[in-house]
Amino acid sequence: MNSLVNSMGFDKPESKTRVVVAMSGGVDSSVTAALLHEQGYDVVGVTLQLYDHGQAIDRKGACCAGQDIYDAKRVAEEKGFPHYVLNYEDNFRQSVMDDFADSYMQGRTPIPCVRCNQTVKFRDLLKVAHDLGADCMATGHYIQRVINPNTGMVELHRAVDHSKDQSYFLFATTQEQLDFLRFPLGGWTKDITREHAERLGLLVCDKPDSQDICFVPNGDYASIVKKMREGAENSGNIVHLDGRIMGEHRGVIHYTIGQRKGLGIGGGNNDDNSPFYVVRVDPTKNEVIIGPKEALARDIVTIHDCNWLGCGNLFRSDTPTGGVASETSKRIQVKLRSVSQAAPATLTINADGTAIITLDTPQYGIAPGQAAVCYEEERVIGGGWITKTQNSEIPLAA
RNA sequence: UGGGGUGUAGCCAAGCGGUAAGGCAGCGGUUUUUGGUAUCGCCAUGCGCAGGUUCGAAUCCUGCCACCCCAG
Repeated sequence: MNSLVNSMGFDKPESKTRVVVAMSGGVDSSVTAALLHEQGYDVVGVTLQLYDHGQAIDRKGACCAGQDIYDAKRVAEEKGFPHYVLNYEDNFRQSVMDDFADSYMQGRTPIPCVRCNQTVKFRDLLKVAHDLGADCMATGHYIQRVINPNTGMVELHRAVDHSKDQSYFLFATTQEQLDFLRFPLGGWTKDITREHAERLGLLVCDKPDSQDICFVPNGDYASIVKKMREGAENSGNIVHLDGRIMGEHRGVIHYTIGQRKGLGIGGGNNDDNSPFYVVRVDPTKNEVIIGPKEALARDIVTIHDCNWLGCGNLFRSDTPTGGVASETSKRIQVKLRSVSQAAPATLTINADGTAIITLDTPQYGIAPGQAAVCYEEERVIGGGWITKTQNSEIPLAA
């Protein structure tokens, strides 16, 4: 190890190392920026204005609008490093909000946070960082960038604090982006971050953790989709798998696979009064299909738009002559939702860029539009967007 | 109109003389940088209505009402 290499991995003094920090106005990114500045780096804070000021001004725990932009700016001013606010409203609307609305209209369940990381933050903001002459860009994400001592390759690993780990939201980070990114908080717990926020005297140290979708007030995502898309609340039938019409829904955007609450269907509709769950959403027929919990069990998941971190070649044993990638399988752990244990599975990457994940044991409520993120122990090896789920026991079921 | 059956929360439903189970739905909290799941809590001074018997009635008796089924 070269003793001259600084904590960002550069063979030069901190003061000569320019780090652009993506600042949301929250505790984590504020600590990241202030800490790097304290360590002597040439810190430049950048905050993106992502959506309308007015509607978000009183929201606590949001990011990137109104008060949060002001908070980020004040942290930078107090610490004495430059800070820029970039208006990305159009960009954000195109890359994140449109996809969000379209997904719900098509009966899928989007993850805007991943889209945002994938586009606005790690594609567009990263370019800005390059343009500003930065050596790297740092964020306040709880995730680790690890250099493999054997291969020398940069890897993405889960945060030390699994309860705060954000790897699920960052699976689409490319190898190229990862080379340029830094995540100083990945080895910490939230408590440590807050201690540093207090020690550094940051005014944001008591801000609550963000939750919910940042551009959706009060958790009412449907109201946003309704504003953005005609016919979002066209009512239709709630239909049981056996064909019975069980009720009326308020627009398919209100429902997601695996959902139990909000169906409004009372007792007496089956033998044991067990609850109903959304099994499928059919936007063309404008129907929400429901059934018992068992009908949700799925163990085969198809994903597309995959991103594989540095180990795509591990699966591709290209034939010496044809050069066509053949299918090979690999044991992995997979997360099909942000809050859940990674489950054992087998991953098969296809030549066409899709992949199949076969779970050892079925899971309930896997929804198209969500992400499947694959791990090898602590390492994030990538993932993709869920397009289709099946049950190997019932091959013909949708 | 005869004969039979049933009336307990928004829905399904237990209870069979001792002071109203459970489930579904709903509402609220927890969890959570997506949605959902999960989990915890709340949810009938009252059992179709009116009398009666009893120390005590959703439970027994009487009358009335409503709905369902079978006859016509």
